[in-house]
Amino acid sequence: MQSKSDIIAQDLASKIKHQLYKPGNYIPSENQLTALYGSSRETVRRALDQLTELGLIQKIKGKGSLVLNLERYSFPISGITSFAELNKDLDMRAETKILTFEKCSQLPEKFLPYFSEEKDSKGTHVERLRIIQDQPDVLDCDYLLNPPIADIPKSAAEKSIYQYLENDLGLSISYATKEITVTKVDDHIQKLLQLDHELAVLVASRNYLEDTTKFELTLSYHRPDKFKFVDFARRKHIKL
Amino acid sequence: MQSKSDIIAQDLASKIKHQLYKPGNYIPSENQLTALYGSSRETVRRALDQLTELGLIQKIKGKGSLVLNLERYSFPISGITSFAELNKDLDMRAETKILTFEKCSQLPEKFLPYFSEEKDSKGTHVERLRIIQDQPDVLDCDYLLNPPIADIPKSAAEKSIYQYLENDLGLSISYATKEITVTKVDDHIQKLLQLDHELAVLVASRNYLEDTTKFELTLSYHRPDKFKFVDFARRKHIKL
DNA sequence: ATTGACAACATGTATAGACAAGTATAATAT
DNA sequence: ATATTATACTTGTCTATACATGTTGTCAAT
Repeated sequence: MQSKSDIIAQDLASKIKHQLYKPGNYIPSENQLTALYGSSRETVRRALDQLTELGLIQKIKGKGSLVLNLERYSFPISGITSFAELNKDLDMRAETKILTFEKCSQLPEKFLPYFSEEKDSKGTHVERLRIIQDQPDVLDCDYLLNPPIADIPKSAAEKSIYQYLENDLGLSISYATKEITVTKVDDHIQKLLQLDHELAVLVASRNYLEDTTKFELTLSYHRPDKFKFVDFARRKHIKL
Repeated sequence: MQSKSDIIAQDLASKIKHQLYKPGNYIPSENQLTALYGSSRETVRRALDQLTELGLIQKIKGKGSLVLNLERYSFPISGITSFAELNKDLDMRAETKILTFEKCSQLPEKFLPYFSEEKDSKGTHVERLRIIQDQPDVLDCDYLLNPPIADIPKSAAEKSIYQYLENDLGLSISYATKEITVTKVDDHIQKLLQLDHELAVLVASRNYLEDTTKFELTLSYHRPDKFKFVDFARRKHIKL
Protein backbone atom coordinates (compact mmCIF):
# COMPACT_ATOMS: atom_id res chain seq x y z
CA MET A 1 0.00 0.00 0.00
CA GLN A 2 1.25 3.44 -0.88
CA SER A 3 1.23 6.05 1.82
CA LYS A 4 -0.04 9.56 1.31
CA SER A 5 3.49 10.96 1.32
CA ASP A 6 4.55 8.35 -1.26
CA ILE A 7 1.76 9.49 -3.55
CA ILE A 8 2.78 13.13 -3.13
CA ALA A 9 6.43 12.26 -3.77
CA GLN A 10 5.46 10.28 -6.85
CA ASP A 11 3.33 13.12 -8.18
CA LEU A 12 6.02 15.75 -7.61
CA ALA A 13 8.68 13.52 -9.19
CA SER A 14 6.52 13.08 -12.25
CA LYS A 15 5.92 16.83 -12.49
CA ILE A 16 9.65 17.43 -12.29
CA LYS A 17 10.28 14.84 -14.96
CA HIS A 18 7.77 16.44 -17.30
CA GLN A 19 9.20 19.89 -16.63
CA LEU A 20 6.14 21.30 -14.94
CA TYR A 21 8.70 22.24 -12.32
CA LYS A 22 11.91 23.16 -14.09
CA PRO A 23 15.53 22.92 -12.96
CA GLY A 24 16.62 26.16 -11.32
CA ASN A 25 13.11 27.03 -10.25
CA TYR A 26 11.46 26.52 -6.90
CA ILE A 27 8.62 24.10 -6.42
CA PRO A 28 5.65 25.47 -4.43
CA SER A 29 6.36 26.07 -0.76
CA GLU A 30 5.51 23.48 1.84
CA ASN A 31 2.47 25.46 2.90
CA GLN A 32 1.24 25.69 -0.66
CA LEU A 33 1.80 21.97 -1.18
CA THR A 34 -0.04 21.33 2.05
CA ALA A 35 -3.04 23.14 0.61
CA LEU A 36 -2.60 21.56 -2.82
CA TYR A 37 -2.63 17.99 -1.59
CA GLY A 38 -4.91 18.53 1.38
CA SER A 39 -2.49 17.06 3.84
CA SER A 40 -0.43 18.20 6.78
CA ARG A 41 2.92 19.91 6.44
CA GLU A 42 4.80 16.99 7.97
CA THR A 43 3.37 14.67 5.36
CA VAL A 44 4.51 17.01 2.60
CA ARG A 45 7.92 17.21 4.20
CA ARG A 46 8.25 13.44 4.21
CA ALA A 47 7.55 13.47 0.49
CA LEU A 48 10.18 16.17 -0.06
CA ASP A 49 12.69 14.12 1.94
CA GLN A 50 12.36 11.37 -0.64
CA LEU A 51 12.97 13.75 -3.53
CA THR A 52 15.97 15.20 -1.69
CA GLU A 53 17.45 11.75 -1.21
CA LEU A 54 16.97 10.99 -4.89
CA GLY A 55 18.73 14.20 -5.86
CA LEU A 56 15.72 15.72 -7.56
CA ILE A 57 15.55 18.79 -5.33
CA GLN A 58 17.71 20.75 -2.92
CA LYS A 59 16.02 22.40 0.03
CA ILE A 60 17.37 25.81 0.99
CA LYS A 61 16.38 27.24 4.33
CA GLY A 62 14.43 30.46 4.11
CA LYS A 63 14.04 30.20 0.35
CA GLY A 64 12.43 27.00 -0.82
CA SER A 65 13.03 23.76 -2.67
CA LEU A 66 15.07 24.12 -5.83
CA VAL A 67 14.74 21.64 -8.69
CA LEU A 68 18.17 20.25 -9.59
CA ASN A 69 19.20 19.56 -13.13
CA LEU A 70 20.65 16.11 -13.23
CA GLU A 71 19.26 14.90 -16.52
CA ARG A 72 22.15 16.61 -18.25
CA TYR A 73 24.54 14.06 -16.91
CA SER A 74 22.25 11.05 -17.41
CA PHE A 75 20.54 9.37 -14.57
CA PRO A 76 21.57 7.58 -11.37
CA ILE A 77 21.92 3.86 -11.88
CA SER A 78 22.93 3.16 -8.35
CA GLY A 79 20.39 1.80 -5.95
CA ILE A 80 18.64 -1.43 -6.61
CA THR A 81 17.22 -1.51 -10.06
CA SER A 82 16.82 -4.59 -12.20
CA PHE A 83 18.08 -4.73 -15.73
CA ALA A 84 14.54 -5.02 -17.02
CA GLU A 85 13.59 -1.82 -15.22
CA LEU A 86 16.62 0.03 -16.58
CA ASN A 87 15.89 -1.28 -20.03
CA LYS A 88 12.40 0.13 -19.87
CA ASP A 89 13.28 3.42 -18.18
CA LEU A 90 16.22 4.23 -20.43
CA ASP A 91 14.62 2.76 -23.52
CA MET A 92 17.72 0.89 -24.55
CA ARG A 93 15.88 -1.95 -26.34
CA ALA A 94 18.15 -4.65 -25.05
CA GLU A 95 17.96 -8.35 -25.74
CA THR A 96 18.46 -11.01 -23.11
CA LYS A 97 19.85 -14.46 -23.86
CA ILE A 98 19.52 -17.10 -21.15
CA LEU A 99 22.68 -19.19 -20.99
CA THR A 100 22.05 -21.18 -17.85
CA PHE A 101 19.01 -22.05 -15.78
CA GLU A 102 19.52 -24.82 -13.25
CA LYS A 103 18.83 -25.81 -9.70
CA CYS A 104 21.87 -26.40 -7.53
CA SER A 105 22.41 -28.16 -4.23
CA GLN A 106 25.34 -25.92 -3.41
CA LEU A 107 26.89 -22.66 -4.56
CA PRO A 108 28.45 -22.94 -8.05
CA GLU A 109 32.21 -22.58 -8.13
CA LYS A 110 32.33 -19.20 -9.81
CA PHE A 111 30.45 -17.57 -6.92
CA LEU A 112 32.63 -19.11 -4.23
CA PRO A 113 35.46 -16.57 -4.09
CA TYR A 114 33.00 -13.75 -3.61
CA PHE A 115 30.28 -15.31 -1.47
CA SER A 116 32.06 -18.03 0.46
CA GLU A 117 29.63 -17.63 3.36
CA GLU A 118 26.92 -19.28 1.20
CA LYS A 119 29.06 -22.26 0.15
CA ASP A 120 26.47 -24.92 1.03
CA SER A 121 23.31 -23.06 0.10
CA LYS A 122 20.80 -24.51 -2.31
CA GLY A 123 19.49 -22.26 -5.02
CA THR A 124 18.79 -21.53 -8.65
CA HIS A 125 21.60 -20.53 -10.95
CA VAL A 126 20.69 -18.16 -13.78
CA GLU A 127 23.11 -16.81 -16.34
CA ARG A 128 21.97 -14.18 -18.76
CA LEU A 129 23.78 -12.28 -21.46
CA ARG A 130 22.56 -8.75 -22.08
CA ILE A 131 22.91 -7.62 -25.66
CA ILE A 132 22.49 -3.99 -26.59
CA GLN A 133 22.37 -3.05 -30.22
CA ASP A 134 23.84 -6.43 -31.25
CA GLN A 135 26.74 -5.89 -28.86
CA PRO A 136 27.18 -8.22 -25.85
CA ASP A 137 27.47 -5.84 -22.97
CA VAL A 138 26.87 -7.51 -19.63
CA LEU A 139 26.99 -11.06 -18.33
CA ASP A 140 24.66 -11.38 -15.35
CA CYS A 141 25.15 -14.37 -13.08
CA ASP A 142 22.43 -14.73 -10.46
CA TYR A 143 22.10 -17.21 -7.66
CA LEU A 144 18.67 -17.20 -6.06
CA LEU A 145 18.98 -18.76 -2.64
CA ASN A 146 16.56 -21.56 -1.91
CA PRO A 147 15.23 -20.51 1.28
CA PRO A 148 13.57 -18.13 0.73
CA ILE A 149 13.01 -18.67 -3.00
CA ALA A 150 11.94 -22.22 -3.68
CA ASP A 151 10.81 -22.48 -7.27
CA ILE A 152 11.06 -20.03 -10.05
CA PRO A 153 9.74 -20.52 -13.57
CA LYS A 154 12.11 -20.07 -16.46
CA SER A 155 9.70 -17.56 -17.94
CA ALA A 156 10.48 -15.20 -15.04
CA ALA A 157 14.14 -15.14 -16.04
CA GLU A 158 13.15 -14.24 -19.57
CA LYS A 159 11.09 -11.30 -18.45
CA SER A 160 12.08 -9.91 -15.07
CA ILE A 161 12.99 -11.86 -11.97
CA TYR A 162 12.37 -8.87 -9.74
CA GLN A 163 8.89 -8.37 -11.10
CA TYR A 164 8.15 -12.04 -10.47
CA LEU A 165 9.46 -11.86 -6.90
CA GLU A 166 7.63 -8.66 -6.00
CA ASN A 167 4.37 -9.02 -7.88
CA ASP A 168 3.81 -12.77 -8.04
CA LEU A 169 5.47 -13.98 -4.86
CA GLY A 170 4.73 -10.81 -2.90
CA LEU A 171 8.29 -10.49 -1.60
CA SER A 172 9.67 -7.10 -0.62
CA ILE A 173 13.13 -6.41 -1.97
CA SER A 174 14.68 -3.99 0.43
CA TYR A 175 18.42 -3.39 0.25
CA ALA A 176 21.72 -4.53 -1.19
CA THR A 177 25.44 -4.25 -0.65
CA LYS A 178 27.46 -3.82 -3.81
CA GLU A 179 31.10 -4.02 -4.62
CA ILE A 180 32.61 -2.81 -7.85
CA THR A 181 36.04 -4.08 -8.87
CA VAL A 182 38.04 -4.82 -11.99
CA THR A 183 39.09 -8.43 -12.53
CA LYS A 184 40.67 -10.75 -15.03
CA VAL A 185 38.16 -13.07 -16.62
CA ASP A 186 38.55 -16.52 -18.17
CA ASP A 187 38.36 -17.34 -21.87
CA HIS A 188 34.73 -18.29 -21.61
CA ILE A 189 33.59 -14.89 -20.39
CA GLN A 190 36.09 -13.13 -22.62
CA LYS A 191 34.48 -14.78 -25.62
CA LEU A 192 30.93 -14.09 -24.50
CA LEU A 193 31.62 -10.40 -24.08
CA GLN A 194 33.80 -10.34 -27.22
CA LEU A 195 36.72 -8.82 -25.35
CA ASP A 196 40.15 -8.43 -26.89
CA HIS A 197 41.77 -8.43 -23.46
CA GLU A 198 41.18 -10.08 -20.13
CA LEU A 199 39.82 -7.25 -17.95
CA ALA A 200 36.17 -6.79 -17.06
CA VAL A 201 34.32 -4.70 -14.52
CA LEU A 202 32.73 -6.88 -11.90
CA VAL A 203 29.76 -5.79 -9.80
CA ALA A 204 29.13 -8.23 -6.97
CA SER A 205 26.06 -7.77 -4.81
CA ARG A 206 24.17 -9.37 -2.00
CA ASN A 207 20.48 -8.62 -2.09
CA TYR A 208 18.15 -8.72 0.89
CA LEU A 209 14.43 -8.75 1.68
CA GLU A 210 12.61 -6.51 4.12
CA ASP A 211 13.05 -9.03 6.96
CA THR A 212 16.84 -9.04 6.31
CA THR A 213 16.76 -12.44 4.60
CA LYS A 214 19.44 -12.68 1.95
CA PHE A 215 17.75 -13.93 -1.20
CA GLU A 216 20.11 -13.33 -4.12
CA LEU A 217 23.76 -13.16 -5.03
CA THR A 218 24.79 -11.47 -8.23
CA LEU A 219 27.94 -11.27 -10.28
CA SER A 220 27.72 -8.88 -13.22
CA TYR A 221 30.57 -8.78 -15.70
CA HIS A 222 30.62 -5.62 -17.78
CA ARG A 223 32.58 -4.71 -20.90
CA PRO A 224 34.98 -2.02 -19.56
CA ASP A 225 34.44 0.25 -22.55
CA LYS A 226 30.66 0.21 -22.07
CA PHE A 227 30.55 0.29 -18.30
CA LYS A 228 29.26 3.41 -16.64
CA PHE A 229 28.06 3.76 -13.08
CA VAL A 230 26.30 6.98 -12.24
CA ASP A 231 25.61 7.92 -8.68
CA PHE A 232 24.12 10.73 -6.67
CA ALA A 233 25.44 11.10 -3.13
CA ARG A 234 24.78 13.40 -0.23
CA ARG A 235 27.36 14.19 2.39
CA LYS A 236 26.54 12.41 5.60
CA HIS A 237 27.63 13.79 8.91
CA ILE A 238 27.55 10.69 11.05
CA LYS A 239 31.02 9.57 11.98
CA LEU A 240 31.61 5.95 12.78
CA MET B 1 24.60 23.23 14.93
CA GLN B 2 23.66 19.64 15.51
CA SER B 3 20.02 18.82 16.02
CA LYS B 4 18.72 16.59 18.77
CA SER B 5 18.00 13.79 16.32
CA ASP B 6 21.52 14.12 14.90
CA ILE B 7 22.98 13.65 18.35
CA ILE B 8 20.82 10.60 18.96
CA ALA B 9 21.78 9.15 15.57
CA GLN B 10 25.44 9.79 16.29
CA ASP B 11 25.20 8.15 19.70
CA LEU B 12 23.40 5.09 18.38
CA ALA B 13 25.86 4.75 15.50
CA SER B 14 28.75 4.83 17.90
CA LYS B 15 27.11 2.22 20.11
CA ILE B 16 26.62 0.00 17.09
CA LYS B 17 30.21 0.47 16.05
CA HIS B 18 31.47 -0.49 19.48
CA GLN B 19 29.21 -3.52 19.59
CA LEU B 20 27.05 -2.30 22.45
CA TYR B 21 24.29 -3.16 20.03
CA LYS B 22 25.35 -6.21 18.06
CA PRO B 23 24.45 -7.35 14.55
CA GLY B 24 21.43 -9.62 14.61
CA ASN B 25 20.08 -8.06 17.80
CA TYR B 26 17.44 -5.43 18.18
CA ILE B 27 18.22 -1.98 19.49
CA PRO B 28 15.84 -0.67 22.18
CA SER B 29 12.34 0.09 20.94
CA GLU B 30 11.36 3.58 19.93
CA ASN B 31 9.50 4.06 23.18
CA GLN B 32 12.51 2.98 25.20
CA LEU B 33 14.78 5.27 23.21
CA THR B 34 12.27 8.06 23.75
CA ALA B 35 12.67 7.58 27.50
CA LEU B 36 16.44 7.07 27.24
CA TYR B 37 17.10 10.31 25.40
CA GLY B 38 14.27 12.30 26.90
CA SER B 39 12.84 13.29 23.55
CA SER B 40 9.71 12.65 21.57
CA ARG B 41 9.16 9.53 19.52
CA GLU B 42 9.25 11.45 16.24
CA THR B 43 12.68 12.78 17.08
CA VAL B 44 13.92 9.27 17.78
CA ARG B 45 12.39 8.10 14.52
CA ARG B 46 14.23 10.79 12.59
CA ALA B 47 17.46 9.51 14.10
CA LEU B 48 16.59 5.93 13.14
CA ASP B 49 15.85 7.09 9.59
CA GLN B 50 19.47 8.20 9.29
CA LEU B 51 20.80 4.87 10.50
CA THR B 52 18.46 3.09 8.10
CA GLU B 53 19.73 5.15 5.19
CA LEU B 54 23.30 4.37 6.16
CA GLY B 55 22.54 0.67 6.26
CA LEU B 56 23.30 0.29 9.94
CA ILE B 57 19.86 -0.97 10.90
CA GLN B 58 16.76 -2.47 9.31
CA LYS B 59 13.39 -1.61 10.78
CA ILE B 60 10.87 -4.41 10.86
CA LYS B 61 7.26 -3.55 11.52
CA GLY B 62 5.90 -5.11 14.67
CA LYS B 63 9.28 -6.36 15.76
CA GLY B 64 11.89 -3.66 16.09
CA SER B 65 15.10 -2.28 14.60
CA LEU B 66 17.66 -4.94 13.77
CA VAL B 67 21.38 -4.14 13.65
CA LEU B 68 22.81 -5.20 10.27
CA ASN B 69 26.23 -6.72 9.93
CA LEU B 70 28.04 -4.88 7.23
CA GLU B 71 31.50 -4.77 8.69
CA ARG B 72 32.11 -8.24 7.36
CA TYR B 73 32.13 -6.92 3.85
CA SER B 74 34.09 -3.76 4.65
CA PHE B 75 32.41 -0.43 4.70
CA PRO B 76 30.53 1.73 2.20
CA ILE B 77 32.81 4.16 0.45
CA SER B 78 30.14 5.76 -1.63
CA GLY B 79 28.79 9.07 -0.51
CA ILE B 80 31.00 12.08 -0.25
CA THR B 81 34.06 11.36 1.77
CA SER B 82 37.43 12.94 1.28
CA PHE B 83 40.57 10.89 0.97
CA ALA B 84 41.87 12.29 4.23
CA GLU B 85 38.72 11.17 6.01
CA LEU B 86 38.95 7.69 4.53
CA ASN B 87 42.60 7.51 5.40
CA LYS B 88 41.80 8.24 9.00
CA ASP B 89 38.69 6.08 9.26
CA LEU B 90 40.21 3.03 7.61
CA ASP B 91 43.63 3.61 9.10
CA MET B 92 45.43 3.00 5.82
CA ARG B 93 48.43 5.22 6.62
CA ALA B 94 48.63 6.69 3.16
CA GLU B 95 51.06 9.24 1.90
CA THR B 96 50.11 12.15 -0.33
CA LYS B 97 52.44 13.72 -2.85
CA ILE B 98 51.41 17.03 -4.37
CA LEU B 99 52.28 17.11 -8.05
CA THR B 100 50.54 20.28 -9.12
CA PHE B 101 49.22 23.35 -7.35
CA GLU B 102 48.40 26.26 -9.62
CA LYS B 103 45.83 28.91 -10.28
CA CYS B 104 44.22 28.80 -13.71
CA SER B 105 42.20 31.27 -15.74
CA GLN B 106 40.36 28.50 -17.50
CA LEU B 107 39.72 24.79 -17.16
CA PRO B 108 42.85 22.70 -17.79
CA GLU B 109 42.71 20.53 -20.87
CA LYS B 110 42.47 17.19 -19.11
CA PHE B 111 39.19 18.17 -17.47
CA LEU B 112 37.59 19.41 -20.66
CA PRO B 113 36.17 16.16 -22.04
CA TYR B 114 34.37 15.48 -18.79
CA PHE B 115 33.33 18.94 -17.62
CA SER B 116 32.97 20.92 -20.82
CA GLU B 117 30.30 23.12 -19.22
CA GLU B 118 33.03 24.75 -17.09
CA LYS B 119 35.37 25.47 -19.99
CA ASP B 120 36.00 29.11 -19.11
CA SER B 121 35.91 28.89 -15.33
CA LYS B 122 38.75 30.18 -13.21
CA GLY B 123 40.00 27.97 -10.44
CA THR B 124 42.79 26.18 -8.64
CA HIS B 125 44.26 23.04 -10.10
CA VAL B 126 45.53 20.47 -7.59
CA GLU B 127 47.06 17.15 -8.52
CA ARG B 128 47.87 14.68 -5.80
CA LEU B 129 49.25 11.18 -5.89
CA ARG B 130 48.03 8.85 -3.14
CA ILE B 131 50.59 6.28 -2.12
CA ILE B 132 49.58 3.35 0.05
CA GLN B 133 52.30 1.11 1.42
CA ASP B 134 54.81 2.50 -1.07
CA GLN B 135 52.47 1.67 -3.93
CA PRO B 136 51.01 4.53 -6.02
CA ASP B 137 47.32 3.84 -5.93
CA VAL B 138 45.26 6.85 -6.92
CA LEU B 139 45.88 10.01 -8.89
CA ASP B 140 43.50 12.73 -7.72
CA CYS B 141 43.01 15.71 -9.99
CA ASP B 142 40.93 18.48 -8.41
CA TYR B 143 39.73 21.72 -9.88
CA LEU B 144 38.38 24.13 -7.27
CA LEU B 145 36.18 26.63 -9.06
CA ASN B 146 36.95 30.26 -8.36
CA PRO B 147 33.71 31.53 -7.50
CA PRO B 148 33.03 30.33 -4.88
CA ILE B 149 36.53 29.38 -3.74
CA ALA B 150 38.90 32.27 -4.18
CA ASP B 151 42.16 31.46 -2.48
CA ILE B 152 43.34 28.29 -0.96
CA PRO B 153 46.66 27.77 0.82
CA LYS B 154 48.89 24.99 -0.35
CA SER B 155 48.95 23.66 3.17
CA ALA B 156 45.26 22.79 2.84
CA ALA B 157 46.07 20.50 -0.06
CA GLU B 158 48.68 18.75 2.01
CA LYS B 159 46.26 18.07 4.83
CA SER B 160 42.64 18.01 3.78
CA ILE B 161 40.90 20.35 1.39
CA TYR B 162 37.49 19.39 2.71
CA GLN B 163 38.45 20.14 6.26
CA TYR B 164 39.74 23.53 5.15
CA LEU B 165 36.54 24.33 3.25
CA GLU B 166 34.18 23.22 5.99
CA ASN B 167 36.03 24.29 9.13
CA ASP B 168 38.05 27.31 8.02
CA LEU B 169 35.86 28.78 5.29
CA GLY B 170 32.60 27.62 6.83
CA LEU B 171 31.28 26.20 3.59
CA SER B 172 28.70 23.42 3.63
CA ILE B 173 29.48 20.59 1.25
CA SER B 174 26.17 19.05 0.37
CA TYR B 175 26.01 16.65 -2.56
CA ALA B 176 27.79 15.25 -5.58
CA THR B 177 27.17 13.42 -8.81
CA LYS B 178 29.67 10.73 -9.61
CA GLU B 179 30.44 8.70 -12.68
CA ILE B 180 32.62 5.62 -12.67
CA THR B 181 34.09 4.42 -15.96
CA VAL B 182 37.14 2.62 -17.27
CA THR B 183 39.39 4.57 -19.63
CA LYS B 184 42.69 4.44 -21.43
CA VAL B 185 45.26 6.74 -19.88
CA ASP B 186 48.31 8.44 -21.36
CA ASP B 187 51.93 7.53 -20.67
CA HIS B 188 52.22 10.17 -17.99
CA ILE B 189 49.48 8.72 -15.80
CA GLN B 190 50.51 5.19 -16.68
CA LYS B 191 53.96 5.90 -15.30
CA LEU B 192 52.70 7.64 -12.18
CA LEU B 193 50.50 4.72 -11.26
CA GLN B 194 53.16 2.24 -12.38
CA LEU B 195 50.74 0.45 -14.68
CA ASP B 196 51.84 -2.24 -17.13
CA HIS B 197 48.85 -1.53 -19.35
CA GLU B 198 46.78 1.46 -20.35
CA LEU B 199 43.50 0.97 -18.46
CA ALA B 200 42.55 2.82 -15.30
CA VAL B 201 39.33 3.28 -13.39
CA LEU B 202 38.14 6.85 -13.57
CA VAL B 203 35.82 8.42 -11.02
CA ALA B 204 34.60 11.80 -12.22
CA SER B 205 32.53 13.90 -9.88
CA ARG B 206 30.89 17.28 -9.62
CA ASN B 207 30.63 18.53 -6.06
CA TYR B 208 28.11 21.07 -4.80
CA LEU B 209 27.49 23.27 -1.79
CA GLU B 210 24.26 23.58 0.18
CA ASP B 211 23.08 26.48 -1.96
CA THR B 212 23.59 24.33 -5.11
CA THR B 213 26.78 26.17 -6.11
CA LYS B 214 29.17 23.86 -7.92
CA PHE B 215 32.54 24.25 -6.22
CA GLU B 216 34.74 21.38 -7.31
CA LEU B 217 35.42 19.02 -10.18
CA THR B 218 37.34 15.85 -9.55
CA LEU B 219 39.00 13.22 -11.73
CA SER B 220 40.35 10.26 -9.80
CA TYR B 221 42.42 7.70 -11.64
CA HIS B 222 42.66 4.38 -9.82
CA ARG B 223 44.87 1.37 -10.37
CA PRO B 224 42.37 -1.26 -11.59
CA ASP B 225 43.83 -4.01 -9.41
CA LYS B 226 43.46 -1.90 -6.30
CA PHE B 227 40.18 -0.24 -7.06
CA LYS B 228 37.19 -1.21 -4.95
CA PHE B 229 33.94 0.68 -4.63
CA VAL B 230 31.61 -0.49 -1.88
CA ASP B 231 28.06 0.70 -1.76
CA PHE B 232 24.93 0.21 0.29
CA ALA B 233 21.68 0.82 -1.54
CA ARG B 234 18.01 0.70 -0.67
CA ARG B 235 15.32 -0.05 -3.18
CA LYS B 236 13.42 3.09 -4.05
CA HIS B 237 9.87 2.97 -5.21
CA ILE B 238 9.56 6.25 -7.02
CA LYS B 239 9.27 5.79 -10.74
CA LEU B 240 10.35 8.55 -13.01
C1' DA C 1 -2.61 -30.81 22.15
C1' DT C 2 -4.72 -27.51 19.03
C1' DT C 3 -7.12 -23.58 18.05
C1' DG C 4 -8.76 -18.96 18.72
C1' DA C 5 -9.36 -14.59 21.03
C1' DC C 6 -7.18 -11.18 23.31
C1' DA C 7 -3.77 -8.07 25.16
C1' DA C 8 0.64 -5.93 25.04
C1' DC C 9 4.06 -4.86 22.52
C1' DA C 10 6.41 -3.24 18.08
C1' DT C 11 6.67 0.12 13.94
C1' DG C 12 3.94 3.05 10.17
C1' DT C 13 1.34 6.99 9.08
C1' DA C 14 -0.95 11.30 9.62
C1' DT C 15 -2.30 15.47 12.08
C1' DA C 16 -1.92 20.00 14.55
C1' DG C 17 0.69 23.17 16.84
C1' DA C 18 4.65 25.80 18.38
C1' DC C 19 8.93 28.08 17.99
C1' DA C 20 13.64 28.85 15.78
C1' DA C 21 16.20 30.64 12.11
C1' DG C 22 17.27 32.16 7.32
C1' DT C 23 15.61 35.29 3.36
C1' DA C 24 13.43 38.94 1.01
C1' DT C 25 10.54 42.88 0.74
C1' DA C 26 8.58 47.02 2.19
C1' DA C 27 8.13 50.68 5.31
C1' DT C 28 10.63 53.83 8.17
C1' DA C 29 14.09 56.79 10.18
C1' DT C 30 18.26 59.03 9.39
C1' DA D 1 19.84 58.15 -1.10
C1' DT D 2 21.14 55.10 2.70
C1' DA D 3 20.74 52.39 6.46
C1' DT D 4 17.61 50.30 9.78
C1' DT D 5 13.58 48.00 11.20
C1' DA D 6 9.53 45.53 10.82
C1' DT D 7 7.07 41.92 8.52
C1' DA D 8 5.89 38.16 6.07
C1' DC D 9 7.43 34.72 3.96
C1' DT D 10 10.49 30.37 3.71
C1' DT D 11 12.48 25.77 5.80
C1' DG D 12 14.28 23.34 10.33
C1' DT D 13 13.22 21.19 14.58
C1' DC D 14 10.53 19.34 18.26
C1' DT D 15 6.46 17.97 20.71
C1' DA D 16 2.02 15.53 21.70
C1' DT D 17 -1.55 12.75 20.08
C1' DA D 18 -4.16 9.45 17.57
C1' DC D 19 -4.98 5.50 15.03
C1' DA D 20 -3.50 1.67 11.80
C1' DT D 21 -1.13 -2.53 11.33
C1' DG D 22 2.18 -6.27 12.15
C1' DT D 23 4.17 -9.66 15.94
C1' DT D 24 4.22 -12.33 19.91
C1' DG D 25 2.84 -14.52 23.98
C1' DT D 26 -1.02 -15.71 27.19
C1' DC D 27 -5.05 -17.62 28.43
C1' DA D 28 -9.23 -19.86 27.60
C1' DA D 29 -12.22 -22.88 24.94
C1' DT D 30 -12.43 -26.79 22.28
